[in-house]
Amino acid sequence: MQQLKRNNMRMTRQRQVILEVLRKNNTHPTADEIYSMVRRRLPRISLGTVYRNLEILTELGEIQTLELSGHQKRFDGNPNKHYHIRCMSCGRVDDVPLAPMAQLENQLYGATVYTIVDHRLEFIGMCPECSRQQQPDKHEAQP
Amino acid sequence: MQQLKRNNMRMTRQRQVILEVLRKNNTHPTADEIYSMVRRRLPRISLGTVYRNLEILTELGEIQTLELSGHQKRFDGNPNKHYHIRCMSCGRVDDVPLAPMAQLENQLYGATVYTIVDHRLEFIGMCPECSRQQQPDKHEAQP
DNA sequence: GTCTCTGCAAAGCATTTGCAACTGC
DNA sequence: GCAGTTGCAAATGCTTTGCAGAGAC
Repeated sequence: MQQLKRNNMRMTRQRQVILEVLRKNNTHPTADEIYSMVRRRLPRISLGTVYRNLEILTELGEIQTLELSGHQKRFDGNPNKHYHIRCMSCGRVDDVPLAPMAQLENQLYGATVYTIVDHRLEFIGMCPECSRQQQPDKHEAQP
Repeated sequence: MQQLKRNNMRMTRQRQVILEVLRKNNTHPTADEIYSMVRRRLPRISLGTVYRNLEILTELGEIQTLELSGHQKRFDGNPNKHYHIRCMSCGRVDDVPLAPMAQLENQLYGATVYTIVDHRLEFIGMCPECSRQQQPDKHEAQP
Protein backbone atom coordinates (compact mmCIF):
# COMPACT_ATOMS: atom_id res chain seq x y z
CA MET A 1 0.00 0.00 0.00
CA GLN A 2 2.60 2.46 -1.14
CA GLN A 3 -0.24 4.66 -2.23
CA LEU A 4 -1.15 5.59 1.31
CA LYS A 5 2.14 7.36 1.96
CA ARG A 6 1.94 9.13 -1.34
CA ASN A 7 -1.36 10.62 -0.24
CA ASN A 8 -0.33 11.37 3.33
CA MET A 9 -2.67 8.68 4.54
CA ARG A 10 -2.32 6.20 7.35
CA MET A 11 -3.01 2.51 7.61
CA THR A 12 -5.27 2.46 10.60
CA ARG A 13 -6.49 -0.73 12.18
CA GLN A 14 -10.00 0.06 10.95
CA ARG A 15 -8.88 0.58 7.37
CA GLN A 16 -6.88 -2.61 7.43
CA VAL A 17 -9.65 -4.79 8.81
CA ILE A 18 -12.16 -3.44 6.31
CA LEU A 19 -9.79 -4.24 3.46
CA GLU A 20 -9.08 -7.73 4.81
CA VAL A 21 -12.74 -8.52 5.24
CA LEU A 22 -13.46 -7.48 1.67
CA ARG A 23 -10.54 -9.39 0.23
CA LYS A 24 -11.60 -12.62 1.91
CA ASN A 25 -15.14 -12.22 0.76
CA ASN A 26 -16.64 -12.58 -2.70
CA THR A 27 -20.23 -11.88 -1.77
CA HIS A 28 -20.20 -8.18 -2.72
CA PRO A 29 -21.48 -7.04 0.67
CA THR A 30 -23.28 -3.78 1.41
CA ALA A 31 -21.80 -1.20 3.77
CA ASP A 32 -23.82 -2.41 6.73
CA GLU A 33 -22.91 -6.03 6.04
CA ILE A 34 -19.27 -5.00 6.07
CA TYR A 35 -19.96 -3.03 9.24
CA SER A 36 -21.26 -6.08 11.06
CA MET A 37 -18.43 -8.29 9.80
CA VAL A 38 -15.80 -5.79 10.87
CA ARG A 39 -17.47 -5.26 14.22
CA ARG A 40 -16.67 -8.84 15.21
CA ARG A 41 -13.04 -7.77 15.26
CA LEU A 42 -13.42 -4.09 16.12
CA PRO A 43 -16.57 -3.79 18.22
CA ARG A 44 -16.27 -0.02 18.63
CA ILE A 45 -16.00 0.91 14.95
CA SER A 46 -18.70 3.20 13.61
CA LEU A 47 -20.67 2.93 10.39
CA GLY A 48 -19.39 6.35 9.35
CA THR A 49 -15.83 5.09 9.52
CA VAL A 50 -16.78 2.12 7.35
CA TYR A 51 -18.27 4.41 4.71
CA ARG A 52 -15.30 6.78 4.80
CA ASN A 53 -12.82 3.97 4.35
CA LEU A 54 -14.76 2.25 1.61
CA GLU A 55 -14.64 5.50 -0.30
CA ILE A 56 -10.93 5.96 0.27
CA LEU A 57 -10.07 2.37 -0.64
CA THR A 58 -12.06 2.76 -3.83
CA GLU A 59 -10.20 5.93 -4.73
CA LEU A 60 -6.90 4.15 -4.13
CA GLY A 61 -8.02 1.38 -6.49
CA GLU A 62 -7.86 -1.31 -3.83
CA ILE A 63 -11.52 -2.22 -4.03
CA GLN A 64 -14.50 -1.40 -6.23
CA THR A 65 -17.74 0.31 -5.36
CA LEU A 66 -20.63 -1.26 -7.23
CA GLU A 67 -23.45 1.14 -7.86
CA LEU A 68 -25.92 -1.26 -9.38
CA SER A 69 -29.08 0.22 -10.72
CA GLY A 70 -31.49 1.47 -8.16
CA HIS A 71 -30.08 -0.27 -5.15
CA GLN A 72 -27.83 0.04 -2.18
CA LYS A 73 -24.14 0.27 -2.95
CA ARG A 74 -22.13 -2.92 -2.74
CA PHE A 75 -18.41 -3.37 -2.45
CA ASP A 76 -16.05 -5.71 -4.24
CA GLY A 77 -12.64 -6.72 -2.90
CA ASN A 78 -11.53 -7.52 -6.43
CA PRO A 79 -10.36 -4.29 -8.05
CA ASN A 80 -10.18 -5.73 -11.57
CA LYS A 81 -12.80 -4.92 -14.14
CA HIS A 82 -15.54 -7.50 -14.44
CA TYR A 83 -19.28 -7.67 -14.89
CA HIS A 84 -21.91 -8.63 -12.36
CA ILE A 85 -25.31 -10.23 -12.19
CA ARG A 86 -27.95 -9.30 -9.67
CA CYS A 87 -30.81 -11.46 -8.48
CA MET A 88 -34.02 -9.55 -9.11
CA SER A 89 -35.63 -11.28 -6.17
CA CYS A 90 -33.15 -11.23 -3.28
CA GLY A 91 -30.59 -8.71 -4.52
CA ARG A 92 -27.66 -11.11 -4.31
CA VAL A 93 -24.78 -10.11 -6.58
CA ASP A 94 -22.26 -12.41 -8.25
CA ASP A 95 -19.46 -12.11 -10.75
CA VAL A 96 -20.17 -13.03 -14.34
CA PRO A 97 -17.69 -15.07 -16.42
CA LEU A 98 -17.73 -12.78 -19.43
CA ALA A 99 -14.61 -10.94 -20.53
CA PRO A 100 -15.03 -7.16 -20.46
CA MET A 101 -15.88 -5.88 -23.93
CA ALA A 102 -13.00 -3.52 -24.43
CA GLN A 103 -14.11 -2.44 -27.88
CA LEU A 104 -17.64 -1.51 -26.98
CA GLU A 105 -16.96 2.21 -26.71
CA ASN A 106 -15.44 2.23 -30.20
CA GLN A 107 -18.74 1.14 -31.71
CA LEU A 108 -20.14 4.51 -30.75
CA TYR A 109 -17.27 6.55 -32.06
CA GLY A 110 -18.69 9.36 -34.18
CA ALA A 111 -22.26 8.36 -33.36
CA THR A 112 -22.57 10.43 -30.20
CA VAL A 113 -21.55 13.91 -29.19
CA TYR A 114 -20.10 12.55 -25.95
CA THR A 115 -16.53 11.58 -25.29
CA ILE A 116 -16.98 8.02 -24.12
CA VAL A 117 -14.86 6.89 -21.23
CA ASP A 118 -16.27 3.64 -19.93
CA HIS A 119 -19.33 1.46 -19.72
CA ARG A 120 -21.25 -0.51 -17.12
CA LEU A 121 -22.89 -3.79 -17.91
CA GLU A 122 -25.09 -5.53 -15.40
CA PHE A 123 -27.12 -8.66 -15.86
CA ILE A 124 -30.47 -9.19 -14.18
CA GLY A 125 -31.63 -12.66 -13.31
CA MET A 126 -32.79 -15.06 -10.69
CA CYS A 127 -30.40 -16.92 -8.42
CA PRO A 128 -30.82 -20.69 -7.84
CA GLU A 129 -32.28 -20.25 -4.36
CA CYS A 130 -34.94 -17.82 -5.50
CA SER A 131 -35.68 -19.85 -8.64
CA ARG A 132 -36.39 -22.85 -6.45
CA GLN A 133 -38.81 -20.91 -4.29
CA GLN A 134 -40.69 -19.59 -7.31
CA GLN A 135 -41.15 -23.07 -8.81
CA PRO A 136 -44.12 -24.25 -6.69
CA ASP A 137 -46.27 -21.20 -7.38
CA LYS A 138 -45.15 -19.77 -10.69
CA HIS A 139 -46.09 -16.14 -11.14
CA GLU A 140 -48.66 -15.12 -8.56
CA ALA A 141 -51.77 -17.21 -9.22
CA GLN A 142 -52.23 -20.94 -8.87
CA PRO A 143 -55.11 -23.23 -9.91
CA MET B 1 -54.59 3.58 -22.38
CA GLN B 2 -56.78 0.52 -22.37
CA GLN B 3 -54.51 -0.83 -19.67
CA LEU B 4 -55.88 1.53 -17.07
CA LYS B 5 -59.37 0.04 -17.17
CA ARG B 6 -57.97 -3.44 -17.10
CA ASN B 7 -56.28 -2.58 -13.82
CA ASN B 8 -59.18 -0.62 -12.34
CA MET B 9 -57.18 2.55 -12.65
CA ARG B 10 -58.24 6.06 -13.61
CA MET B 11 -56.79 8.65 -15.91
CA THR B 12 -56.57 11.56 -13.56
CA ARG B 13 -55.51 14.99 -14.67
CA GLN B 14 -52.26 14.58 -12.75
CA ARG B 15 -51.43 11.25 -14.37
CA GLN B 16 -52.17 12.63 -17.79
CA VAL B 17 -50.07 15.75 -17.44
CA ILE B 18 -47.11 13.77 -16.11
CA LEU B 19 -47.31 11.44 -19.10
CA GLU B 20 -47.60 14.32 -21.55
CA VAL B 21 -44.66 16.15 -20.06
CA LEU B 22 -42.52 13.05 -20.34
CA ARG B 23 -43.60 12.27 -23.88
CA LYS B 24 -42.70 15.76 -25.08
CA ASN B 25 -39.34 15.63 -23.41
CA ASN B 26 -36.26 13.64 -24.27
CA THR B 27 -34.00 14.93 -21.50
CA HIS B 28 -34.60 12.02 -19.12
CA PRO B 29 -35.63 14.27 -16.22
CA THR B 30 -35.49 13.39 -12.53
CA ALA B 31 -38.63 13.21 -10.41
CA ASP B 32 -38.21 16.72 -9.07
CA GLU B 33 -37.58 18.11 -12.55
CA ILE B 34 -40.82 16.50 -13.66
CA TYR B 35 -42.45 17.91 -10.54
CA SER B 36 -41.53 21.46 -11.42
CA MET B 37 -42.52 21.03 -15.08
CA VAL B 38 -45.89 19.60 -14.14
CA ARG B 39 -46.46 22.29 -11.53
CA ARG B 40 -46.63 24.94 -14.24
CA ARG B 41 -49.87 23.32 -15.31
CA LEU B 42 -51.04 21.89 -11.99
CA PRO B 43 -49.68 24.16 -9.27
CA ARG B 44 -51.19 22.15 -6.42
CA ILE B 45 -49.76 18.74 -7.34
CA SER B 46 -47.50 17.13 -4.76
CA LEU B 47 -44.17 15.43 -5.21
CA GLY B 48 -45.59 12.25 -3.73
CA THR B 49 -48.21 12.11 -6.47
CA VAL B 50 -45.49 12.53 -9.07
CA TYR B 51 -43.55 9.59 -7.65
CA ARG B 52 -46.64 7.42 -7.37
CA ASN B 53 -47.63 8.06 -10.97
CA LEU B 54 -44.16 7.57 -12.34
CA GLU B 55 -44.15 4.16 -10.72
CA ILE B 56 -47.58 3.28 -12.09
CA LEU B 57 -46.80 4.50 -15.60
CA THR B 58 -43.63 2.41 -15.55
CA GLU B 59 -45.55 -0.69 -14.50
CA LEU B 60 -48.03 -0.09 -17.31
CA GLY B 61 -45.13 0.08 -19.75
CA GLU B 62 -45.90 3.65 -20.81
CA ILE B 63 -42.57 5.07 -19.67
CA GLN B 64 -39.25 3.76 -18.38
CA THR B 65 -37.58 4.31 -15.04
CA LEU B 66 -33.83 4.64 -15.48
CA GLU B 67 -31.90 3.54 -12.44
CA LEU B 68 -28.45 4.54 -13.55
CA SER B 69 -25.61 3.59 -11.31
CA GLY B 70 -25.39 5.46 -8.07
CA HIS B 71 -27.60 8.35 -8.94
CA GLN B 72 -31.06 9.74 -8.71
CA LYS B 73 -33.67 7.96 -10.79
CA ARG B 74 -34.49 9.44 -14.16
CA PHE B 75 -37.53 8.87 -16.32
CA ASP B 76 -37.86 8.24 -20.03
CA GLY B 77 -41.01 8.90 -22.02
CA ASN B 78 -39.84 6.39 -24.61
CA PRO B 79 -40.86 2.93 -23.42
CA ASN B 80 -38.78 1.05 -26.01
CA LYS B 81 -35.56 -0.64 -25.03
CA HIS B 82 -32.46 1.41 -25.68
CA TYR B 83 -29.18 2.23 -24.02
CA HIS B 84 -28.08 5.46 -22.38
CA ILE B 85 -24.97 7.48 -21.77
CA ARG B 86 -24.41 9.60 -18.71
CA CYS B 87 -22.10 12.58 -18.41
CA MET B 88 -19.73 11.89 -15.53
CA SER B 89 -19.45 15.60 -14.87
CA CYS B 90 -22.97 17.07 -14.98
CA GLY B 91 -25.10 13.93 -14.87
CA ARG B 92 -26.90 14.65 -18.13
CA VAL B 93 -28.35 11.53 -19.75
CA ASP B 94 -28.85 10.90 -23.47
CA ASP B 95 -29.90 8.02 -25.68
CA VAL B 96 -27.22 6.03 -27.40
CA PRO B 97 -27.56 4.94 -31.04
CA LEU B 98 -26.61 1.31 -30.47
CA ALA B 99 -29.07 -1.48 -31.12
CA PRO B 100 -29.85 -3.52 -28.00
CA MET B 101 -27.73 -6.65 -27.93
CA ALA B 102 -30.47 -9.23 -27.80
CA GLN B 103 -28.10 -12.18 -27.78
CA LEU B 104 -25.97 -11.03 -24.87
CA GLU B 105 -27.72 -13.18 -22.29
CA ASN B 106 -27.15 -16.27 -24.41
CA GLN B 107 -23.40 -15.87 -24.14
CA LEU B 108 -23.72 -16.69 -20.46
CA TYR B 109 -25.93 -19.69 -20.91
CA GLY B 110 -24.48 -22.55 -18.86
CA ALA B 111 -21.75 -20.32 -17.45
CA THR B 112 -23.71 -19.04 -14.47
CA VAL B 113 -26.06 -20.60 -11.96
CA TYR B 114 -28.50 -17.75 -12.49
CA THR B 115 -31.45 -17.69 -14.82
CA ILE B 116 -30.70 -14.59 -16.83
CA VAL B 117 -33.58 -12.34 -17.67
CA ASP B 118 -32.19 -9.07 -18.92
CA HIS B 119 -29.21 -6.77 -18.92
CA ARG B 120 -28.47 -3.09 -18.41
CA LEU B 121 -25.79 -1.32 -20.35
CA GLU B 122 -24.84 2.23 -19.56
CA PHE B 123 -22.06 4.29 -21.08
CA ILE B 124 -20.08 6.82 -19.09
CA GLY B 125 -18.60 9.84 -20.78
CA MET B 126 -18.34 13.57 -20.99
CA CYS B 127 -20.91 15.70 -22.76
CA PRO B 128 -19.77 18.46 -25.18
CA GLU B 129 -20.49 21.27 -22.72
CA CYS B 130 -18.46 19.72 -19.94
CA SER B 131 -15.68 18.71 -22.34
CA ARG B 132 -15.35 22.33 -23.37
CA GLN B 133 -15.00 23.50 -19.78
CA GLN B 134 -12.36 20.90 -19.04
CA GLN B 135 -10.21 21.82 -22.04
CA PRO B 136 -8.28 24.77 -20.50
CA ASP B 137 -6.96 22.75 -17.57
CA LYS B 138 -6.81 19.11 -18.64
CA HIS B 139 -6.82 16.68 -15.75
CA GLU B 140 -5.77 18.51 -12.62
CA ALA B 141 -2.11 19.41 -13.14
CA GLN B 142 -0.54 21.46 -15.91
CA PRO B 143 3.12 22.05 -16.89
C1' DG C 1 4.37 16.50 17.90
C1' DT C 2 1.69 16.81 13.98
C1' DC C 3 -2.05 16.01 11.19
C1' DT C 4 -5.00 12.29 9.74
C1' DC C 5 -8.52 9.49 11.39
C1' DT C 6 -12.11 7.93 14.55
C1' DG C 7 -16.67 7.60 17.15
C1' DC C 8 -20.74 9.77 17.82
C1' DA C 9 -24.68 12.05 16.57
C1' DA C 10 -27.02 14.87 13.66
C1' DA C 11 -28.01 16.21 9.04
C1' DG C 12 -28.92 15.34 4.15
C1' DC C 13 -31.35 13.70 0.32
C1' DA C 14 -34.24 10.90 -2.55
C1' DT C 15 -38.08 8.28 -2.08
C1' DT C 16 -42.04 6.11 0.25
C1' DT C 17 -46.10 5.96 3.10
C1' DG C 18 -50.39 6.85 6.30
C1' DC C 19 -54.43 9.22 6.22
C1' DA C 20 -58.54 11.93 5.48
C1' DA C 21 -60.56 14.36 1.78
C1' DC C 22 -61.47 14.29 -3.11
C1' DT C 23 -62.92 12.81 -7.76
C1' DG C 24 -63.09 9.62 -11.97
C1' DC C 25 -66.16 6.70 -13.98
C1' DG D 1 -71.50 6.16 -4.64
C1' DC D 2 -67.66 3.39 -4.53
C1' DA D 3 -62.88 2.68 -4.86
C1' DG D 4 -58.84 4.59 -6.73
C1' DT D 5 -56.27 8.83 -6.17
C1' DT D 6 -54.64 13.10 -4.22
C1' DG D 7 -52.19 16.58 -1.07
C1' DC D 8 -49.94 16.94 2.96
C1' DA D 9 -46.64 15.79 6.17
C1' DA D 10 -44.15 12.61 8.50
C1' DA D 11 -41.25 8.64 8.07
C1' DT D 12 -37.83 5.80 5.95
C1' DG D 13 -33.35 4.16 4.43
C1' DC D 14 -28.92 4.89 2.93
C1' DT D 15 -25.14 7.87 3.10
C1' DT D 16 -22.54 11.98 4.43
C1' DT D 17 -20.73 15.32 7.62
C1' DG D 18 -19.17 18.40 11.79
C1' DC D 19 -16.63 18.11 15.66
C1' DA D 20 -13.63 17.11 19.56
C1' DG D 21 -10.69 13.65 21.04
C1' DA D 22 -7.59 9.63 19.71
C1' DG D 23 -3.86 7.51 17.39
C1' DA D 24 -0.41 6.65 13.29
C1' DC D 25 4.09 7.63 11.96
